[in-house]
Amino acid sequence: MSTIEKALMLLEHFSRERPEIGLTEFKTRTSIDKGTLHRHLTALKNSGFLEQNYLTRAYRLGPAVIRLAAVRENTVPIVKTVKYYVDRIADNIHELVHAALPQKNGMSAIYAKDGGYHGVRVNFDEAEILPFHATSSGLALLAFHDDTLVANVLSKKLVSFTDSTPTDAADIKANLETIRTHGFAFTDQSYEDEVGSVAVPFFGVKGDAIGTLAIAIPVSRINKSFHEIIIKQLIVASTELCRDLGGQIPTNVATIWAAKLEV
Amino acid sequence: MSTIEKALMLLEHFSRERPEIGLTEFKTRTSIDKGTLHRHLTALKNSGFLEQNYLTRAYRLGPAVIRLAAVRENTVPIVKTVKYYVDRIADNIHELVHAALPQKNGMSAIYAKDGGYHGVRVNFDEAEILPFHATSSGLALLAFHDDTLVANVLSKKLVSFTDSTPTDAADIKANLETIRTHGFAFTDQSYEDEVGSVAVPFFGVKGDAIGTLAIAIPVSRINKSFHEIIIKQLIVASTELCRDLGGQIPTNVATIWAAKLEV
DNA sequence: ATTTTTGGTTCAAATAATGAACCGGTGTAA
DNA sequence: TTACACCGGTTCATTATTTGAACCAAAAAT
Repeated sequence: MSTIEKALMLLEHFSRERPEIGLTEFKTRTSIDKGTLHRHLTALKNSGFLEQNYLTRAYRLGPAVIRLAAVRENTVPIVKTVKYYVDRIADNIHELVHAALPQKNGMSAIYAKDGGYHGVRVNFDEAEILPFHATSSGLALLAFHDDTLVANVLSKKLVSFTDSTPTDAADIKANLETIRTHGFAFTDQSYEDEVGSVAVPFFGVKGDAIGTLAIAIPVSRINKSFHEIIIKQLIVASTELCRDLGGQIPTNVATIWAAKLEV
Repeated sequence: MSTIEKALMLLEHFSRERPEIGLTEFKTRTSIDKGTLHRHLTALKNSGFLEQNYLTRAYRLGPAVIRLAAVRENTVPIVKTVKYYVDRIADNIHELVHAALPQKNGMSAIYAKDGGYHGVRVNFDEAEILPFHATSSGLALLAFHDDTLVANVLSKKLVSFTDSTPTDAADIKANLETIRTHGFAFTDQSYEDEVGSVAVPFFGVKGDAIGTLAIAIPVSRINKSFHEIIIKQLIVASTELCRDLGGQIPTNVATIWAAKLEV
């Protein structure tokens, strides 16, 4: 792996829960030599990707990322486009809806909206990394993305989050096959207790999954008819979203989805 | 310079005007070897910082920056905080107001609002890089930032944008001294013809300038009393902004500003 | 007062970056 | 049809950078 990639991997450690990381904490988290770490962090700092807390000397993300995100959103306005559909679904079904994009180690929510109707709400953090194997977003993406990503994810240790988290690679592979035939993914308390979720992918120009639309619901509120409604909403939204983004829905998926909507 | 910094410098070439850049175009823009370039671009792509246009093979910014910006904004909510004050000033004076943060080669606007009152509006691009030496934002930051940045900026070639762009290092140094005694910076058509601008810095915990609030106005609308009003607005907003961000206004600046407000 | 922990630095050894030449595909003009 | 130019991408010997164990100084913790 190139030095560049090694350095950029350091940025993956920052999150809402861990916004500042010191040199020694980095060392324990990565088992990279302290000297090397310091040089990499300094390089990232010089480039504006990190800055240091003046008092604690801990590192946090720097202002360069703000500009880049603005340019990116101007180039490919995914966030803005996705927002419209997430809001619409949330208004219709009054549950927590989110859209996520794949990152290296999982899905990252780029926008979320709580329907705001029910009292019990699913706790949800933007900028949190949602593991591929334990969330409907992750599974929906894996199922319709290229196989190298699947192989890559399954080759690593599959962390368990609840009693229901699937950690067997073969089980997951079989599940991905099911997801492909159904056209959507769902999970039952595999990431968080008492929370189920449903997700559909949306597609890029090559017909590859580039992101997902998903809904998280307390299991107590899930039943068959509601499930049906949710899936229809997601399918319709994803179809329109693909159109907006210039993406192409693979013909087999389009067929499956069309059948789902007719029921 | 480290390989990491060299690679990250490539990201600076992306902007609203140039959202996609091909390998050969990068070569002409940077005079880095094609082989090296390709390896760097591939590393950035593998890390999610770039992605490739499927058809043209040109590179554009990738999804990783979106997540990072979300985490950054969650850590240091500058954009959100700044928005309030920019909106307020824009509503009061009905001119184009913006806030900017320093990047490597100039200031980058993070939020802007047009007052929307007058017919003639200044053209303004978010995510554009505003050169330090030719804009009031840039000069306001230089004047209250550490001297190494000033030396760095003045050591490079000072590009001319209009007939009034200052390109002499000594002139600029003298101007920075003036800015320090006045507590604000202004320019007269030094970046764009027919446009003048006024800017004040805002400060971080160390009392160093970490960004600027600025106003751009068609020169035809500038007069002495309006100038006074603008400066007062900017000073008040910056003072409150520093409080919100936990920043510290250097005592000498605080004194100058207090005097300005009493007039 | 002493030990531990922190961020940060050094320099010879190990490794990765570099770049001139090369490859193959595409579009284009003779 | 052929020839040429231009594109993105690859190769591999040379070269320069990265690496990491040991070290340093300062700040916390004991």
